Amino acid sequence: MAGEVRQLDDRKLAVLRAIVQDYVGTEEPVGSKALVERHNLGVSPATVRNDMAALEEEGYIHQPHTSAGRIPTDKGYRLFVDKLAEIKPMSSPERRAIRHFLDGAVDLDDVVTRTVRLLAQLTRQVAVVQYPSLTRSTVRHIELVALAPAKVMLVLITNTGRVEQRMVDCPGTVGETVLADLRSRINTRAAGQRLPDVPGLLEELPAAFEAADRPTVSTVLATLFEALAEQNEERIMLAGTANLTRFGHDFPLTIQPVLEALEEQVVLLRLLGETTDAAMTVRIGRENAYEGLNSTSVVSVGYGSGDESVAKLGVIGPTRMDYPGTMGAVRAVARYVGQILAES
Amino acid sequence: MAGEVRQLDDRKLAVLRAIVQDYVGTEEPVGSKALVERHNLGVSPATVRNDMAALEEEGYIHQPHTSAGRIPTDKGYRLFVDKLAEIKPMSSPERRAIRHFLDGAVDLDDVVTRTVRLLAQLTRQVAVVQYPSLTRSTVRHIELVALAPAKVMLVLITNTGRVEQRMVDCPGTVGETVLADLRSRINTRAAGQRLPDVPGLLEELPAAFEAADRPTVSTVLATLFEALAEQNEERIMLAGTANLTRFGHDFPLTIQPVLEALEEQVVLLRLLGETTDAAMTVRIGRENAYEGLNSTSVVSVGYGSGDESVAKLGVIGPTRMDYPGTMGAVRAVARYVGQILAES
DNA sequence: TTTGGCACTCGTGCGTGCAGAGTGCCAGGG
DNA sequence: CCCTGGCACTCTGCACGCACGAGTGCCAAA
Repeated sequence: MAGEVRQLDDRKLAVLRAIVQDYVGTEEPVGSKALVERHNLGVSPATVRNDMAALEEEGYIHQPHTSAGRIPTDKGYRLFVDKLAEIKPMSSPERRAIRHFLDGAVDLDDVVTRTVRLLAQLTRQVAVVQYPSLTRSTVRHIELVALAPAKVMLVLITNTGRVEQRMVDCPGTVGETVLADLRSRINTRAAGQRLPDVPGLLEELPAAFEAADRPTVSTVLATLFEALAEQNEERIMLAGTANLTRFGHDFPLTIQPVLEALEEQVVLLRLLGETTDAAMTVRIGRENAYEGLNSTSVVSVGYGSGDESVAKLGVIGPTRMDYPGTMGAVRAVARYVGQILAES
Repeated sequence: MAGEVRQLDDRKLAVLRAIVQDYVGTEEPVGSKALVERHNLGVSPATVRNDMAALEEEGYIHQPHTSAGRIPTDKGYRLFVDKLAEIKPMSSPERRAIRHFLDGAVDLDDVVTRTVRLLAQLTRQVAVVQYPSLTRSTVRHIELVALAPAKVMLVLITNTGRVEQRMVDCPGTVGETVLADLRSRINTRAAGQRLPDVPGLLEELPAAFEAADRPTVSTVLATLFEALAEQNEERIMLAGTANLTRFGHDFPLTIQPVLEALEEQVVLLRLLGETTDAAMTVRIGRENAYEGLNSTSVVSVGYGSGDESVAKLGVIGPTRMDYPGTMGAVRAVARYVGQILAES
């Protein structure tokens, strides 16, 4: 009857869970006998073997050679993460440590640096933190400064504390009054607005000026729009690469492509980009688009000041990682960073 | 007679040079026979053996085990670099490639990023580039912006294109006229001056204001001085860590401490700090203060816009590196970066 | 001072053999 | 129908021994 089938399935899942846990701990293929000894499943090794055969049939585990223990496959880890594991909450000393470590930060750079280090240390893996991205943040202030008769400096400050600066070469001399007028008009319209919305709001601004000044106004605005749009500037901070050395003993092969991937900001950005905004995302092994990261997993999540995510952070480690613990650390750090950003 | 002694010494040096060159090429201990075959020293292996024994006696080379070939010691490399090697100039296609690669840069960040990548690629090692440091650069402009009645934003722009930004909480409401006055006074005095000199020039500024405004002025100045002094902000950019995997097969042991060192900006800064300004510096093996870098060498040199060095850059690689080539690449890149900075 | 010869030392690679771990399958019991 | 104990089989890892080659140091002769 149905109850029996479920009973069976439940045990298989328990076996899979046990395999994942043991393998993550020991880094060695795990056999039936060791399994029943370490976890008290109430059955004999032989029974476990049958279950293992079934699990292997379904592609959740795999044995490196005949008559070695089993290793979880990407699919096995996936099932584990989706159904069998719960995010492990941080202990309260850990939470206190996180808070303490992040509280000393003085500016945005410092927040990001501290965060990425903390995350690397907590998870003992490679940590990645994206700077709060321009597109989701809002304008706090835009400043125009005349540096020379036809040279204006434009400074854009966002609510996340980020500062972008551009030089503008104007077509002609710029009067201080025009500049002041432009500055105040820009700020009344743009302040508090999301960056991508700003160009639309300023579109008709040149019309408010005398014909002689319009080229200048347009030039300044063009530069501003460029700065607003510049996705390039999505910076990323990295830490904990030394933790890669703990991975395996089959080293250079594993570590080299990973290091190469980590040097490519583009790859990292795309990696984090795949994170669905609010929820934690786990990409396991070959689920990662980038080839060099085929034997690693990426755990990432959005963070932000307030309830909205302005950027992402995460951890990159071997597929055989402690998923519950890593996810717990990532979630906790993301939350605290969000709080810090909201406070400042 | 003296001539004979010199003759002998010359040959020993030639042997040392040959050993270094071969070992750098093959990464394997080099024996007497292979040596006479590959370089045409006009003598027999036995003679070379005698010379090798003498070189070993003096501590320039060393054998891993009895009856293996010899490998150079740190002292041997040192002699090689000081007396036996000449910096290898870049070929003209290489020079063109460097120029082409760097010419596309749009701002300071971009220059540094491109430089570090280029250097890593040219030398196939780990490259390090320090941002032009604040202390040596001059003030281009200082801007003050009122964000709220008692909140002022201070922006410091240097001649190297760097932007520092600080929030200032003032003791009381700040009038726009006072702010404008302060702004213009600061700029007339500070513009074009070297950062460390600025505090001295602004010292007596509060006296020029009415008593009521002096606290505000002092607060703003204090923050400005802090920003000027903040050596912390000496940033460093890194690239080419993946090249570490080429080092040896004795891996994790070598690579781990190096990766750890590379994550510590402080260590890197001190490393570059040891560079004597103009001349190229080579630190070999244990000459490096930091323990984790005991089996690496650091080649570094200052670079700058104009004839003065504003920051440093360099390469970190195994002691068994191609010194002439590496030094050539480092020198060439430093020169071109200097030119780029001077142009912009 | 250089050279050729010779004995010696060691590290490396390879084949063998053995122990251990783990599996798959099968027949019996609940 | 599912679980269990037993059994034969396979494969890895490791230790051992051996021969080989590379390289040395020393010595006597040119």
